[in-house]
Amino acid sequence: MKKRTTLKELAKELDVSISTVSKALKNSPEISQDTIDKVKAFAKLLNYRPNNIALSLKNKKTKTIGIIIPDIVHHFFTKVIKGVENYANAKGYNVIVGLSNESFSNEVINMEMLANGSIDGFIVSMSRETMQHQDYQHFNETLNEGIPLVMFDRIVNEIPCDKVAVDDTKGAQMAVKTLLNKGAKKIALITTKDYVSVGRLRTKGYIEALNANGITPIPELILKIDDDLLYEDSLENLESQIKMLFAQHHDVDGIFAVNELYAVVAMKVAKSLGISIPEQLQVIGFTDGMLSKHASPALSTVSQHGESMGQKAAELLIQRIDEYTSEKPPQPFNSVIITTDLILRESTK
Amino acid sequence: MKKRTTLKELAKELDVSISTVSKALKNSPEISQDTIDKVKAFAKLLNYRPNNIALSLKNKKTKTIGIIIPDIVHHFFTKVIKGVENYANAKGYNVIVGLSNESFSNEVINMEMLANGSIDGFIVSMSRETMQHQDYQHFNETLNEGIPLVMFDRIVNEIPCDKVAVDDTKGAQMAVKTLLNKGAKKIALITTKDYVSVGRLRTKGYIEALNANGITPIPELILKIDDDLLYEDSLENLESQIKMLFAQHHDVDGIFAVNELYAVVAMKVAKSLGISIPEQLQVIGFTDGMLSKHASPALSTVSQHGESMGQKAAELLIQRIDEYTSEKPPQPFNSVIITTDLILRESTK
DNA sequence: TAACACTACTACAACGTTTTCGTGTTGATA
DNA sequence: TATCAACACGAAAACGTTGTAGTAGTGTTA
Repeated sequence: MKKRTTLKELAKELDVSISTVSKALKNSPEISQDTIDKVKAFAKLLNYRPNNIALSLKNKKTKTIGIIIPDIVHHFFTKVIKGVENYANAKGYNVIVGLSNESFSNEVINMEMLANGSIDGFIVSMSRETMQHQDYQHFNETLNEGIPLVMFDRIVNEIPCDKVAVDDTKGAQMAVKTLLNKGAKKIALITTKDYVSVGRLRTKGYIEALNANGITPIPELILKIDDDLLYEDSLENLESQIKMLFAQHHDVDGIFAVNELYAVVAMKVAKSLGISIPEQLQVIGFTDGMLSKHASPALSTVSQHGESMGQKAAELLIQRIDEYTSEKPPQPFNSVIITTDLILRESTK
Repeated sequence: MKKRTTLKELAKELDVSISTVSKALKNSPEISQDTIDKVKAFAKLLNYRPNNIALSLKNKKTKTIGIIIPDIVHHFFTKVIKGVENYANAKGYNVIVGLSNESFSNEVINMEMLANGSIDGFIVSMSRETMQHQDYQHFNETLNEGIPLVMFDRIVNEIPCDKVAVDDTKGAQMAVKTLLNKGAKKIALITTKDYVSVGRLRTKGYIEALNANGITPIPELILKIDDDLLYEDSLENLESQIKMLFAQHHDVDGIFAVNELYAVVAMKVAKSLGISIPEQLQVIGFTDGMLSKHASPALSTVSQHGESMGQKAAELLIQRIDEYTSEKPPQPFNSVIITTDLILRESTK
């Protein structure tokens, strides 16, 4: 088990000073070509590579960014991470991932663990609990300590930072409008509770699209699901609510769901009730993940371009990091909207 | 934009030495209760928190582990990360994620970026290219530098390190045996090219199960898919191959696929051909992801328990890190097998 | 030959900690 | 009243770098 080679060791072996070694490796004009060659050869031989930690300490920057997300077993977040990684790596940054598991305290703990100098900046999507509590102190503290922060997807106005969001409202509008254009008369909505910002915004889009077409939204057609523990359990609850919806309103001929899982479950229930898709019922979801692509019928959905979001978030963050360290005058915060696309597949006519 | 508070600043303000501050914060008996109280109060006031980087440099450990995976937009790997995170966080470690995108050079670059002292150890699942090239030099170099390494899922004997694997062969055997028990007579296999270790092992299980039941495997029933760019394109290729299979062998009544996507696509093709599942055709996949759960019919599948794998990998790695730093006698390498479970759903009788 | 400019190096501080080894006061003991 | 613990604290080295500020030794110039 070899130890890592250091400048000191190289210096001792070559009988020169540490500074000389350091400079030689950097092709400093102060050092003779002779010594440069010798040092480099020896460094290669011993497989020398500079210690990153020492550099971080000296330069006061770690070339690492932290991304805090509510859940990693989730297609959208995974796409975002990919976008962040790609951009960050290209810029020489590493990415350290923290999972809040939708819990406020985990989010705080994770951020504190990283804010001790381990990272140069954060990219964050809030946990559900944080949205409920509306407690954003940890974000503001982080910002006060001079650590830049970029929020994405689950965003809130109270925090003065760069933001990358999806045009949730417009995306939803477009989906519902498309449903209407394709002949749907009575469109139900499956959404989340209102404290989930994206759910609220998509709900808004649904309502606006209906209003714009002279239709008054019917509260009974709006299912607000409490998605605690959604991804493992509580699907039965969702199913039974959808069943009730169909029972009470046989003439529902369109469904817009704020995520792909809700949409797929809705299709499943409909099929079990003998309702044919898209003939009798058209469905559009949100998020273009595995489920949408491979459901049968394949789901028409609103694509959020998660990878672009991640990329943009990383770009904003690194820009901000550069600004902080170069003592440039502070720029106003950006709010970037990533536009959605409607992907039509088999669940619509 | 405040700067981070350091011991030096606290010391100056309180008019004591840096050592005193450091010791006071650690409740050293050398320091009077009076000073301890004063220092702590002031530290709290200025929101002092020790600089992790400085600690890392001093302690020669970063409390960070690196996980290198081929792809993050993938349910299984995502589960593994979750398992790693959970265990690692509980032990005070952070997790830094590197994506190889199935590329050899990316894998090498990523590992080199992190091996410069940024992490205490690696958890790795090889890229497809690495498996093809069979070039494991970067792993061996890492090990030689004294950085522990745990491999999972995509494993190879040539590398002397701890390993966490799935009992691919047994899992496949069990799946095929179950298909046979449930009345299937002619079972096809959809697998990967042989250089993908897990594909090869699962294929082995398929063949063994058939042999054990006195059935001679028919090469034509084994589809070896080249999954370059699988997750975005080249699905048509897969579909057409499956179509051809059905065309040439109308009496195929069982399919075992080495991942859930292949299985779901197979079901889709079958349905389009009017083949009813599970009556005429029974299907079992591998990996219990979103697709399996929400396909229709819901897919029977072999669950790999990705989260347990991640947890175990993290456990082995941290154990090894402790061993390295405590100068204990080296323990032999572990090879842990995580047993699979067969989850029966609607795609089998 | 004294002043000067290069050349090719070395010493040292600094980044923020921890920890070992002092050291100056006390108060008690012989 | 010397001696000696005990107490409470400080100085300095170390982790591995980088960069600034020297500094020998050489050769050129006036």
